[in-house]
Amino acid sequence: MDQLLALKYFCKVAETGSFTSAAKSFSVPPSSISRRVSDLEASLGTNLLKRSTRVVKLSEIGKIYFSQISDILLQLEQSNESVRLYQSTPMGQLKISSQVSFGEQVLFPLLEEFRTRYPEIILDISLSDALSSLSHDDVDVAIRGGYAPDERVHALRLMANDFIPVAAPSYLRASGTPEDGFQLRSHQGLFFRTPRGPSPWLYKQDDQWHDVSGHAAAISNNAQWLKELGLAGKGIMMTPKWFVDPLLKTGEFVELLNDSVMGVNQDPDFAIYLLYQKPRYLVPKVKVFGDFLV
Amino acid sequence: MDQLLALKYFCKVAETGSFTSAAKSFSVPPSSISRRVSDLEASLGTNLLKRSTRVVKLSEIGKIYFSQISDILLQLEQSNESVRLYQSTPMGQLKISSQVSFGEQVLFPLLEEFRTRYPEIILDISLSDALSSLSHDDVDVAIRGGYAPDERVHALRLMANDFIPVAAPSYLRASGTPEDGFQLRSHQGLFFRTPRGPSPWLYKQDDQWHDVSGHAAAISNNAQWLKELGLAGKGIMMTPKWFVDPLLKTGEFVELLNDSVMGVNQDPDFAIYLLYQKPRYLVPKVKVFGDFLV
DNA sequence: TTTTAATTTTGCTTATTAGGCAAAATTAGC
DNA sequence: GCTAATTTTGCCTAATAAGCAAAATTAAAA
Repeated sequence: MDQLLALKYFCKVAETGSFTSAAKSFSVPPSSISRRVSDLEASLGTNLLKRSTRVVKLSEIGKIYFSQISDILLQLEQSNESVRLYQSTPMGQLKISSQVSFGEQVLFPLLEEFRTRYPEIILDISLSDALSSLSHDDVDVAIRGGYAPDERVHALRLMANDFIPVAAPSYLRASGTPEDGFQLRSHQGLFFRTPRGPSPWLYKQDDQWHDVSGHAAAISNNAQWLKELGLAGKGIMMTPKWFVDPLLKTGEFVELLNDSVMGVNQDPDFAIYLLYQKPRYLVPKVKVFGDFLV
Repeated sequence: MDQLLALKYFCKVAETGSFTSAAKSFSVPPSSISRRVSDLEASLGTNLLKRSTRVVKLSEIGKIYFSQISDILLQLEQSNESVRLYQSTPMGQLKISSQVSFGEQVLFPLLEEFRTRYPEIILDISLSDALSSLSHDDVDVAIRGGYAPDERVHALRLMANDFIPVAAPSYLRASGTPEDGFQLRSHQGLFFRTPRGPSPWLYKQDDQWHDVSGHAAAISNNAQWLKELGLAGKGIMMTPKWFVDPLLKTGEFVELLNDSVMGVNQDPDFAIYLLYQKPRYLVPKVKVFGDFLV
C-alpha cells in the first residue's frame, strides 16, 4: 500500500469532512479515496473515521492521529521544499581544488568578488598540483590545465593556457636574445616537471612541431622556484602567460619570440579547464561558479 | 511513486552506506532500492547520493535531507505505534448514555470502582431517557431497556429488566392486597409513559398474556415522581426490580404476586442492554466497560 | 412517515508501478 | 591491468491504484 498517499487522502478527508470533496481536490474518483483510507484503517487496525453517508467525522483516535499526521506531512513538504530551494539557489559549501600557481595568481584575486556576490556559498579551497579525482575526493570542482580526463567529467574551458618563453633581461644580456625557435636549443632552460616528465619546448614551423628544448639548468615541479631562478637570470622558462603577466608588465621578464607559435603540447585544446562531475542534476552553486569564472 | 517507500529505502541506504545491505534488510533485490532512490532523486531534482560502485556517500543536500527525513519517519512510526497502543490499552474518553433511573440507581454506584480500575479512561456520562442514536451522537455506549434497535448496533445483555408490581404498605392496608393477577384491574395504577405510550400491566397465565392494567391514578415519564406517589400509597406501580430494590429491603415497598409472571412486555428478551456500534467493540475502553458491567 | 438526493461503498476492468532476475557496467583494491 | 564487489539497466511478472458504473446508505425535505 502507498501509505503516504493514504495519509494524504485521510488528511484531506479529515479537513473537508467529505470523501467526495477530497476526491475532487486530488482529481481521483471518490472510490479511490474510500479504498485508500480503508486500507489505512485496516493497516492500523483502527477506525479513524466515523462514517455516515452524509457526514464524515473523526473518531477519538482519528483526531489524535490526524493532528500528528498533518504535522508530519507538513514537515515532509518543507523538507522537499528545502531541497528544491537548494536546487534553485546558490548556497552551501563549494569545495574547489586548483593547481597551486593558478590558484595563487588568478583564482584568489577573483574570489573576493565571488564571495560578496554569493554570500551564502562557503568556499573551501585546496591548492594542489596532484590531480585529485573528482569522484572520490570531496571536491565539487577542480581547476586543471589539460583536458577532460573522463567522459563523466564535464570540462568548462576557462582560459587559454598558452605557454610562452620568457627570460630575465639580465639573462638576455649575458646569453643573447634568441631570434628564432631553433636557437632556443642552445640556451639554458628552466623546466617544469609534470607527472608525465619535464615539459619540452615545442616550436611550430610550417605546420610542423619541433622539440627545441634547451639545456636543462633546473627542473622542478615547483613553479615558484623556477620563476625565481628565471628572475635571477638562470635561464629561459616556458610558462603560461598568466603566471608571469605582472612581471612582464614591470619588465622583470621579457617575452621571447612573440611572433612564433610555441608551446609545451601539440594539442590545440590544451587550456585551463574547470572540471566537475556530470551528475543528473547540476547544483546551482557549481553552475554560478562556472559562470562567474567564464 | 510510493514516496514513503522510497524514503525508507533512501534512509536505509544512507545508514548502511550500501544499496546491497539496504536491499537485504528489506528483502528486496538491490535493483529495487536503486530504482526507488533514483525515482526519489528525480522527483526532487537532486542527487542525494554520491555513488560509486563501491561506496555510497551522501551529498551535501543529501545529508540535510536524510537528517530531516529520518526524523520524520521516526515520528510517523511513533504515531502509528500510538494508534496501536490505543487499540491495545483501555484509554481515552468513554462517553456513556444511560436511562436516567438506571444511571442513578445502578450505574453511578459501580462507576467509582471502574474509575479506580481504569484511571486512563475519562468517563463522560449523560443521562437521558430519550433514545440517542449511537451513530450521530458522540456516544460510545448507550444503556437502554429493550432490545437492539439496529443490526449494526451490538447489544450486550447486562441484566434482566423484569417488572414487578409493588405498592406501599399504606396502600395495601387501604385497598387490600391483590391475590391474583386479574384482581389488579380493580386497583389504582401508577403508569410509566414510554415513547410508545403508557406501559400496560401484563399477566401471564397458562401461556396466555392478559392485560390487567388498573385504573390510572397517575401517568408520567418521570419514574422518580411515580415512585414518590407509590411510597405515599397512591397506587400500585409496575417497576423494574432494580429500581426499588433498596425500598423493598426496608419494607417501604412490598412486592405483590411473587409467584406470578408479570411484565410490561411480552418479549422474553426484554432486558437492560449495553448498546454500541459494532466496530467500537474493537476499542479496548469499550470492551473493558462491557466486561466490567457484565 | 415516505421520498429524495447526496454521498459512500462495492464489484468489476484497466493502467500503473514495484518486484524479480539476469546481464552489463563500474570501480576499489590487489 | 586484473579481480571481485557493487550498482545499474533491460525485460518480464505480479501487485496495486485508478476508473467507472451500480448498489447501498442515510440526512434532509416533502
